[in-house]
Amino acid sequence: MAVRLEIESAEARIAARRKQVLDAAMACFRKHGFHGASMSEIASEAGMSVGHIYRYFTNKEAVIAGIMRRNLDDAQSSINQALDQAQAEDLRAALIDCACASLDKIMDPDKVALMLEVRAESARNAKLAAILHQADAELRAHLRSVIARALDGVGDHELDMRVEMLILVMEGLPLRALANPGLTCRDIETMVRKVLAGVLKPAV
Amino acid sequence: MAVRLEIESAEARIAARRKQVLDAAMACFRKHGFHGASMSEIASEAGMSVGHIYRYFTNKEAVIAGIMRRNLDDAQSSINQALDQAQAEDLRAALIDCACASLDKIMDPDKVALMLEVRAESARNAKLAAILHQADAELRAHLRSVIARALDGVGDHELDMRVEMLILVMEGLPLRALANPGLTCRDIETMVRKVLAGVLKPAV
Amino acid sequence: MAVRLEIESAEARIAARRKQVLDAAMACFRKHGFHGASMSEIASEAGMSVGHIYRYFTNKEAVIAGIMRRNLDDAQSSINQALDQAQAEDLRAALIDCACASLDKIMDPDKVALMLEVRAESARNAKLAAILHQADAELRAHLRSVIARALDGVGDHELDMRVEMLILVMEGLPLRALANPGLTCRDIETMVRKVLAGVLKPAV
Amino acid sequence: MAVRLEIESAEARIAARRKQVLDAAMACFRKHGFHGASMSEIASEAGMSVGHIYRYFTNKEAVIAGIMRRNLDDAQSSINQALDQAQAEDLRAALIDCACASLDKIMDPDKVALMLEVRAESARNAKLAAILHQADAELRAHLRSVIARALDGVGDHELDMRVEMLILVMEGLPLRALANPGLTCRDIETMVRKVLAGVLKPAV
DNA sequence: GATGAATGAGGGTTCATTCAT
DNA sequence: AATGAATGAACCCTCATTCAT
Repeated sequence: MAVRLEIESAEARIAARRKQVLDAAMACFRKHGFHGASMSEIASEAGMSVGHIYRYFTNKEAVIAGIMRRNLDDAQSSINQALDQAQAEDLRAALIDCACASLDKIMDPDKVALMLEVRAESARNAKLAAILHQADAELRAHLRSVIARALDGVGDHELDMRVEMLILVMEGLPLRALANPGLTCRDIETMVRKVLAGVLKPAV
Repeated sequence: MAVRLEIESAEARIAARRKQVLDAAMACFRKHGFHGASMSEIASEAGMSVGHIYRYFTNKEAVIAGIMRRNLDDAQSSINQALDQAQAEDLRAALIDCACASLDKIMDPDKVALMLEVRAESARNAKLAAILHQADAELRAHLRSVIARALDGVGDHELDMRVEMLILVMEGLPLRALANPGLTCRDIETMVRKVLAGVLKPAV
Repeated sequence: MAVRLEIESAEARIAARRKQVLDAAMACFRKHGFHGASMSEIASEAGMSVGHIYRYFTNKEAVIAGIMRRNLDDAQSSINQALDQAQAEDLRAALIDCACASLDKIMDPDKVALMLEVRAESARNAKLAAILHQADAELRAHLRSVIARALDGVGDHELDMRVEMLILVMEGLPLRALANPGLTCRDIETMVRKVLAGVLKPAV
Repeated sequence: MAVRLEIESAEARIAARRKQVLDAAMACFRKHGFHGASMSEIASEAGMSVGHIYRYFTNKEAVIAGIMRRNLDDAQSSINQALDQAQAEDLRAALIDCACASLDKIMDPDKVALMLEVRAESARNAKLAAILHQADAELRAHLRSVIARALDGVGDHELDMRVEMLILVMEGLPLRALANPGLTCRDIETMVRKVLAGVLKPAV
């Protein structure tokens, strides 16, 4: 039992250290991008020595991968959380409200920068692409299961398409906000509401 | 006249050299990103010496900016071209067809990678952001003028929103294709047709 | 106490490294000048890697500044030392003797080369000029306080002028030795003695 | 005869071109030093192409050497000119006045920078040192012949020493002005007058 | 005579990574 | 476990020099 506890605490310590590094890396990557942030910058932000990071991550690339996974997981879990709160009665309206409520989080410029970094990197790095694919698949699956309840009688493939459209809009918005600084929050919310109304429209 | 010709050919040579560099840079940036690609890599891809690039571009940043502008201009002009071909009669259907026709171009993985790079970099570099903003504004203006014909009686602001939605979808698609490799071309076209039908729906 | 010792030894190590770099830089600068000497040359002379120098100096300019300050400090302290040894009785003769005794040091071709480098660089670099100005001010102040004792009743401004004259001669000599290789040590000493006799002549 | 003229005009053209380059180089060297000024900068200042400079100077070093020689010659000739104007009656006073009159020229910061550059470079480069030595020898010879008239009955060696002292002061002054920005023009002139009075004092 | 396009070695500097402590 | 000194390859960029025109 003692051994078990030690092992557990050792694992917990490792996990804590990894989290410490990832937190610091996220902050640095947001500020300067994957390539702009240096390992020593991350180390100093994490309050540990440069060399020590290499105990927990083989590479800078591994740190990036770690960030990517966590970033995607965070997005997913925050979506999940929001979705699960949506009450059954008038599920459609609840889903739209929850999408709008999460807009602030989604459009946070820091997060957008990191999201783009992640995508750009994935377009070039197969390992990172795999992570992205998996996280995206999980997100789609969950979204699908939630939406399915609101879209009784909609076919499987059609359901997939609706999910795609929903994600497309939520992911495309930050791109638009970046390219068109004149876009106001009100405009964005209006757009979201309109599109989602279409996406969540029951089968005819 | 001889002088005139010489000047013209000199300018043409400069333009040719710049294009030579930009072509090489584009290839390198696609493969390794803005920061991953080195000037010497670009030089060797362009078939010229490192130092010589600096005759035509003050900076690596200037090369990036050049790529960005050209990339955005290309996108814009290919859109413009497609739009202008859309015939007046049943303009809506023509616009949708033309959007679908340009899907191949838009989804080209190389272009997507570069587009993401552009966006990611713009999120951190004000100079590049300015280029993006201007190109986007021009695109919106043109799109607006074309769509306006198909949407008689739609208010100004509503028109802006429709344009935004249209671009959002066309820009969001590559993101989705990157994240969800299971998405088929047919699916994508179906989605585009459905959303654009909504976006181009006449005012009630 | 252990901590204290560690800190002390850490600081000592840093100081030792800085000295190591400065020694190497001095040798290189003497041979090739501030601009002719490369960081990698300095690194290899110092027996360390290029990158490591940057742990102790932010810049090549910082290395130059370090050399400058040390060079000026050395000159000053060796002057101070000599001056302070001059006994009170017949202070004038003692001062002149001490000036002559330091001639060897002053005329060392290596030091002359470095001194000229320092001056030439200061003529164009405000930061380095500031270092030069401060070191020179300190030197003048000290010289003044010493000479004052030998020149009772000489007015303040006149005292300043005498100090200026004294330094002018001591600094001008190496220039002359450089331009006129026929100048012998004896000649130089004769000149120094004659001029200083004039400079240290009591007020009438 | 025609051939002779052509040759002469060819030589004149070459000389003119060389002067054109040297003028430009002087301006650039003053501004940025020998190493800071680039050949293309010099070329553009000279209003000719980079490659063309190499028709008249084998090297950048050759340009530097050319500048050095001309710089020294200029100094010398301006001194000579001033000296020769000094009238016979009360030659001493005339010499002192003429030294003071040339102070402005001597202390011109641009010239000082170049002079120091020349000296620093000479301390490292034997070829340049040789130029310096010869120019200095000529200067001393001329100065000697002029001063000799004012110092009847002064021994040969003593005459040399006086010349040395005179040059030392005139060359040391700019160094002092550089190191001590508080030094006023009046102070400098006072110093010059006092020292030269001593240097030109007749033999006892 | 004159140009300036072209080269490529070398400049200062940064940074991921290692390893002795 | 933890440090941070140390490395050196690679970065972006400059510039003396050459040569086809």
